[in-house]
Amino acid sequence: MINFLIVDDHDIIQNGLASLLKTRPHYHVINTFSSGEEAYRFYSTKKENIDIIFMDITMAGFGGFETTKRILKRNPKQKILIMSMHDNPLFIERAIDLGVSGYLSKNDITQDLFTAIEYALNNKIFISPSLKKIIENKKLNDKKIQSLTTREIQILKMITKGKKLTETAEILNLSKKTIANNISIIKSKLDIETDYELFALSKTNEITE
Amino acid sequence: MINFLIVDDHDIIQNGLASLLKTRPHYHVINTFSSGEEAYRFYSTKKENIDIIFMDITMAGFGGFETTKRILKRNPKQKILIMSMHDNPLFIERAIDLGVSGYLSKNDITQDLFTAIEYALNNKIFISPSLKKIIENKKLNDKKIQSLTTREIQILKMITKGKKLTETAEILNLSKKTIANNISIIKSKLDIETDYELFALSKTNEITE
DNA sequence: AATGTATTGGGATTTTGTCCCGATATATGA
DNA sequence: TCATATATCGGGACAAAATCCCAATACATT
Repeated sequence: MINFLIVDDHDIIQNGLASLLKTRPHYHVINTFSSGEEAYRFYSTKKENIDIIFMDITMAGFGGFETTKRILKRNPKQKILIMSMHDNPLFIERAIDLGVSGYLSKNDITQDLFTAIEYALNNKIFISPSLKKIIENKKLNDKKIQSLTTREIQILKMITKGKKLTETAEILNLSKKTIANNISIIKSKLDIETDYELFALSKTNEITE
Repeated sequence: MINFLIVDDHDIIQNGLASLLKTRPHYHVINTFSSGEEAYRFYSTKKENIDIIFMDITMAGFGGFETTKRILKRNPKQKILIMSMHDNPLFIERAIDLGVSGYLSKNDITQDLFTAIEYALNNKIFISPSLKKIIENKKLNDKKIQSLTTREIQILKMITKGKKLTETAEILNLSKKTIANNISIIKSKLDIETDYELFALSKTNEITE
């Protein structure tokens, strides 16, 4: 018998996931919650063994990350599978860092669900294949971004926020020349030619703050 | 008694939506399908009255648009509610053009579901509030874009695809000067100052082709 | 024939971008 | 402590791109 909790504030996902799981006779959904608070409260006083927790990220109150963090602090071996609408690499990486057992895109949860559960039960981490590509690409860019100095990153942020070169120079109290030179270097470090590529990269890697 | 069909290739959504609907006693889910083909085949030979069809957009085979088109061709009065992960204004507008009764973002389907059904039954069109804003903004930009001449649009497309000014001039066999002047005019027509804004606008309005 | 709009670019000037180089400052390791 | 590495800041010299104003041509509409 494998026991599940579901934490997701979308009824549709709650119900849908529950009925998917119920198709397997030895799977048992102990409880469903639509907020992290409820889920954590239940978890803290639970009597039963819980094998896997399905967790959404974007919920009101303390969201999926905070809830995950608290649960894992209490029990580092707890298997938690993240489900998210947002195929945002930052979310995925953060979740992995926290120590979750998998990250499922809601887009293809159906295909991945049972595999992810198997992985989790065997102490492996499962990530939806579609998300893996996204992460790989982001990692490549991250490496490039890491070769930027702090000044360069600061300038990159201003530019990709929409600030003009001259404006940026004024704000940072630097010469236009310096800004121009920096931008050139940034582009070459990022293997980028045009402004549009720069904007695109800043989107996916969220250079904004 | 209100009768529903569900067409969505995600089991989770299928199951979840079905159980949400079942919370209302006079609602009845006649059938669920995971492809447009199946759904259309069933619809063509149906005996019962079907009040509302829930339709996903991105499905293998002929997707939600094609299926919707065929069903509405057969019965223009059929109420169809689109559910989509993609809050893409183009999708929404296309769906409305086809004559659907509503467009629900899967993100907030729970809050909107029953309202949307009421609207549909009263021959009104419901669109998730979060999506409405997106559409409004896009319409504004569309108006501005419509003020561009064919040449201007052509140049805009090249630039937002990442082409450099000089490159564009060569491809179109025009002087750099002409391209530069055109870009300036494009920006002023679009009320845009920076490249960054131009980039952002071209994303949301999908100036690419 | 006249008016409107689209298209194309020159002139003049300003802003950005590129590449190379030199001056400081601040580590960091030998 | 001295040497070397890296970061930061900008000038020089051009090249590319953008801005604003204006003029010639073409074509369609009234």
